[in-house]
Amino acid sequence: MNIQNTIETKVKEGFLALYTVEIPSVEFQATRKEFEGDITVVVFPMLRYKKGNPVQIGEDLGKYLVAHVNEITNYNVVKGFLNLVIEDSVYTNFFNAANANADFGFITPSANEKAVMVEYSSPNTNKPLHLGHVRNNLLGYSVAEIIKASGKNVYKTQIINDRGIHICKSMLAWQKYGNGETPQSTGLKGDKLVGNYYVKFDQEYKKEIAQLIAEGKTEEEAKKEAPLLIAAQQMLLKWEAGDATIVSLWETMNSWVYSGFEVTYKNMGVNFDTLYYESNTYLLGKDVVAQGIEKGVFFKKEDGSVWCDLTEDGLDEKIVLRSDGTAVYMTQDIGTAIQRVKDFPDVGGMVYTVGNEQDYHFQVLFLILKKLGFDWSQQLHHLSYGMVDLPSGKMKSREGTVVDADELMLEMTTTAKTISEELGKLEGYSEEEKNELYETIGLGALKYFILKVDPKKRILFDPKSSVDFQGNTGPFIQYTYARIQSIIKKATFNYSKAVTIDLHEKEKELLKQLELYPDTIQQAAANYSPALIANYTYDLVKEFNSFYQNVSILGEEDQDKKIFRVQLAKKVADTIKSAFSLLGIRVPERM
RNA sequence: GGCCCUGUGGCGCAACUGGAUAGCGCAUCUGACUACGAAUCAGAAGGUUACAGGUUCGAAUCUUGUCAGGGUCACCA
Repeated sequence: MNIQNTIETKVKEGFLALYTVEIPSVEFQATRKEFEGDITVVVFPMLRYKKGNPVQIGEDLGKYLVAHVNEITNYNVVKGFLNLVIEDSVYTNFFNAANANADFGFITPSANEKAVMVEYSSPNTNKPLHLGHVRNNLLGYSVAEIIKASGKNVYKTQIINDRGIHICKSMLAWQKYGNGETPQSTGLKGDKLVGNYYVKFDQEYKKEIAQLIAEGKTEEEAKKEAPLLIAAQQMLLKWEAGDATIVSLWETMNSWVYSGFEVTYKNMGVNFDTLYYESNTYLLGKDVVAQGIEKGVFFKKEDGSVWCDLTEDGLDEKIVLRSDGTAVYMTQDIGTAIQRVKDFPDVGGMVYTVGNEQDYHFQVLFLILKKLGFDWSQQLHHLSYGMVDLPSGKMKSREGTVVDADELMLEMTTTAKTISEELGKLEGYSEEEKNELYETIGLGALKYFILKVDPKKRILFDPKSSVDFQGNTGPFIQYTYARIQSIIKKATFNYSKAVTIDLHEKEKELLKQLELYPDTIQQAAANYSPALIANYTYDLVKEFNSFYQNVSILGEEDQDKKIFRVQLAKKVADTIKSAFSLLGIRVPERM
């Protein structure tokens, strides 16, 4: 039983004893640093149950608690805040328990716990990944790891958008202008090569439009009638009909893209447990729609199209099947969700990592699934995140105004290298070790930069003013980790025994921060927010650095204190490593 | 226009979900390496939380309205 629960029970008990009034709950907060004390009971909410002067009530409760709870050694009241001083042993006991637990903060899922499927990335296979995908991937991966740590089984997945008119555009352009180029013949990454043809299509298409307009067509007519577009549409029809040469071309070009993506994912450090391809799922959902009509969830219009009436829920009518009987995006998403639960029967909920421009889509999707009566529909969450904008505005693949994911990661690594070489602390490291380190630091900076921001907020990314390596950054936290490793290497005596000591003020503060870790993971999981983990880690590191500056570890003469401090430093390092693993950030032994 | 998201020192972010005098980092100014690693630490300066009402012991947080920025309202995905 932790101290807060003990106090809660005793406060209720004391309240009853003092005023013969029951209170349902007690509100706590950490005592602010300018006051004496460790835990604060907020008196104000109690006034609802017992009118009176909050300061007086605080005094009464304070006396009662000191008398009835051994661990409370003193108290003071400021306005309506009752500050309680907690005995050191409470904190050293906590530490000894936490220190014995290698998975401190993590909860292992129980066998019958429902799993969560986290979808992220889900790129189109006609162009390379860019900065927007980077935010998506980092968020999705991290949230998956956090949910896992919070005590649930997780499947990471993505739905690969491998078919459709945009894919045909790249294919067509390659056919017409490619001269048989391959990744091997050009030395280009496959996704880059295919992306070039997507751009090429757009350029040629625009020329055709201009030509048609010069011949007297309106812009709208020209856009619809351009031969290239018509050819692409025909190609899509052939693909759907299973035309052998088209399908073969499609397979070839997609395989180029996949091998390119694989490299990018590997560098980014993300992974997936299972994959879904749109070419396999785009026909799903049609039979569900038929069943939905019978259930009265959907209705058919005169032209044969099928709709869902959501006006009673404050939304519009939404189409779920075209008049020609073909599926739309929504149909497919309904079918895919159902398919996933069939494939993985232990899945009890899903998280969709998709940009906020699709907020409405997911609102509708979840509502339809609810109307169809799936119990897991209550456990669906759209992890919606803000766009990443450049100073020049939105990124547009076709116009080449994107920040490429591979290039960005490379730049970050190069910057890390430059800084490291200036500082020159890596004597004895091999080239290979150095390069790995630069990557750890560079990507750490990038990932932390993106993940520390609340997902809902948009990010303005200026490639010119590079990502920081000082202050509230990934490298700052990595540096603290490396520094602790250096201490541990020098601590050549046996420091394994559990000790109980009188705590230095800085030690106590650090222990309080450490104690917050398990709850922070739960909060981050409940809120789908890696930012909470990032901010927690930063606070922990700041607290440690302050401790480090004020208290000598290896120079301490009292043997038990010295042991405790080494253990404490090591536990902080382990927690940094653990928290950063939830963000997908590695941690260096030296830097 | 309807609906949704965002607005916090010059810039980038926090605020334990309604609690104390709104914290932190960049940038600016002062100090600290013959010290366990200065990618660090200690300090100064910088705010009417976009604006105006409301709810209550108490509001950056909830509510109404206004303003600004973004998104979305396809038989596209």
